[in-house]
Amino acid sequence: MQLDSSTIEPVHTPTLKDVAQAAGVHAATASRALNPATRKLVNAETARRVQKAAEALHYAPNPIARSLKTSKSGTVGLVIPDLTNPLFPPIVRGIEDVLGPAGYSALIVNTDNDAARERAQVASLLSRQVEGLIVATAVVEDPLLQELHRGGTTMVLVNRRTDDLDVSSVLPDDATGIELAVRHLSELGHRRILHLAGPLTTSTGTARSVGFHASVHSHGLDDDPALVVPCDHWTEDAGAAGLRRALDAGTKFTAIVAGNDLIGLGCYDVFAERGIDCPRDVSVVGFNGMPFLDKLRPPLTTVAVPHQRLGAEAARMLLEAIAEPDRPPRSVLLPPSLCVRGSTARPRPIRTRKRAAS
Amino acid sequence: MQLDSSTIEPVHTPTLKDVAQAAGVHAATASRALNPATRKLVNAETARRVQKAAEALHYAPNPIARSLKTSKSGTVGLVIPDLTNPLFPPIVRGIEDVLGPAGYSALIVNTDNDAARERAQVASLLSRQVEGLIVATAVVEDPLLQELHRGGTTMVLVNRRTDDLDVSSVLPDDATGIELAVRHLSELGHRRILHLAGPLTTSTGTARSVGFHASVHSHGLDDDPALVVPCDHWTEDAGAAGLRRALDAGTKFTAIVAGNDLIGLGCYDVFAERGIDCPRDVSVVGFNGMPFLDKLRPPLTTVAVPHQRLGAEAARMLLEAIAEPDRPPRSVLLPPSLCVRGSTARPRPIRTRKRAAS
DNA sequence: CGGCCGTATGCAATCGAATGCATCGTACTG
DNA sequence: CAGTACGATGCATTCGATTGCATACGGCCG
Repeated sequence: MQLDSSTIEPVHTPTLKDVAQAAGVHAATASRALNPATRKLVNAETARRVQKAAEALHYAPNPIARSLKTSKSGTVGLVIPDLTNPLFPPIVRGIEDVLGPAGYSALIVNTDNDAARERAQVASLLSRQVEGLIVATAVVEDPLLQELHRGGTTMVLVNRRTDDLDVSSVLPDDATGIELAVRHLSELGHRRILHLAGPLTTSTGTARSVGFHASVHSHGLDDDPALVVPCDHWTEDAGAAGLRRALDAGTKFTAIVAGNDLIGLGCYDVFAERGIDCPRDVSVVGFNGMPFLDKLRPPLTTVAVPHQRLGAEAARMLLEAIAEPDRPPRSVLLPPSLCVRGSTARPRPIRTRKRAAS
Repeated sequence: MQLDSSTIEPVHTPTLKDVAQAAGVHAATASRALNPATRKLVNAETARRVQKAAEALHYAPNPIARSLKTSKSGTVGLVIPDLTNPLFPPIVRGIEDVLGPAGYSALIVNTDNDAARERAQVASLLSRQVEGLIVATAVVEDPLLQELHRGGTTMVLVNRRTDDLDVSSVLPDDATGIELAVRHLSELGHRRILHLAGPLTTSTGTARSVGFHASVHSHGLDDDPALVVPCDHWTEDAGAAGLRRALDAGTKFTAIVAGNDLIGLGCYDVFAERGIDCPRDVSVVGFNGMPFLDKLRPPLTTVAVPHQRLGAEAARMLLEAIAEPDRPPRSVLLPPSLCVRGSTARPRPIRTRKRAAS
């Protein structure tokens, strides 16, 4: 328990020069000895000595100095709409799990779906010398991404893509996911299914919409234009508003395929409002598989997307693109899976009468 | 629509020297002109000229070069257990909302509650020259934090604190929150309340536990040691396990105060398992106010904590500490509020018989 | 009219690591 | 044995911005 008597001096972090001095060599030699890529340039014995010295001094290279010289910052930018949307944390986790071991870190910005804010945030990332961007905010028509691409920014789109831009992307297989949902409902006996589509300004919105049409067709279900209602945002409120619109217009249906889970949750609010019993009166399927859906009233059937893998894959692709800038862009679709819970059931037989009446 | 005929050269990002040249001054002068703190050293007219030039060239200072010289990285580290825990995204949002406008960015790491991983992650943050740390993983006995503190690392604890360490912190007022919960249940008529405490290795776990005792006392409720069951983790599984233990031990109670929402959710699983009707048989109160609790079956009554404000406040304090390292540490408690929903109700009259019988 | 002062600016070193080039010594080859 | 080639290491510059110090110039006072 005796006090440490070492002098209290500011713990001068050791620099490469200190290591070199300790090992009795020049800083340049130390640098080469420590860098696996250049290690073969120095005598094995010397290299060992330098490494020993580095270890003894607890030397850690200053990434800032290194960045300045190599113009590689070891950071990538992560552009998401809003971290508090439960969709994104798993994606971020997946990204960080890949980036970390590779020696990279992620700088995260939230755009709040505001184009101006997004522009400013991206500018700030770029000024911080990120080596690439992972973008989760792409919209179908995205001038910002076009500019960045022209400017040569390395990037990968995740979760959503943009039209007319030859950039790598990692997306859920929306068409397959919707097909899973529609088939499930069709097998339960539903024939009139309402699709509360996400914003058609996003690729996921359109892809799921298109997938919905295709599936409705292939299963021979009622194909009524009134059965597709686009929502303005991927939110509960927008979902609720969309459903109210459909109900108020008198559209008849026995099941809902929601553009995503939040839109599906919005339906729950309307059910409560209007005394609709789910799944007795109406079935609902969500999309994404966000957490705690199994605790809902009723537990929400959903199309589960492997978000963490989405993020991990995007990070891997970005690292590839950084390492080999000339590699052609690549797009991968990750398969979703249907997760059946309590919000879907057979339609009430009564409904068949209504169809005759309409 | 004519093509831009400018030569296609790699967009050489303009440097300070370029700006200086354009303005006909030396780089040093340009630097001073652009920096508000040193601007008064240069002729107003010259300064204007430099600023014009900078703007014309779209000059943006290279933060890496600046960091190297000033040894300020403009980044802070954010140490959290797991971003996919819904508790943390709002905190992170709050932090970033404060950091961004101040010109700082956050580097986020996930520790998965693994001490070794945490150590490695923190080391990586430090090697990246973060100027400070916001730590959400503190435990009561935390050697890592003690080391860091001794080493002079600037930091702020958020959500949890650690014992015997004079470091700033921003916490929810756990005692008040628990008091809100207990009072609510007491007013409904509950007399035997089970507390499923979080891990007592965390300050929140103990603070809520202590608060629980105090409140039970002050309301004159049954104070049975069997009515406090600590859970190993802040998770659904641990909560479920804790409740099963209490049930299996034959402990009688009509209400549960869960250490947090996830522990509360774990109770729902056990209710389903054992055919317990909430709130008819047992009431539950959660803690934190995570999203979508209102969609549960039944909607979970909870003590809502202003997490985004927690994060924002922590970020503000960290920036202060960075700016004035000698400022004494400060701790703030943010008041939670009770959010009453469907998981709490009057106890069944039958219960009163049981009390007589016990 | 000379010295001094303050203002405005330039010069050069610095932060720490990476790297092209020069240098030195040794060993091998013809 | 001379010449060369190569392995190992040192030297010096570079990345871009910041900053202490030196310098130049103009005006003012004694």
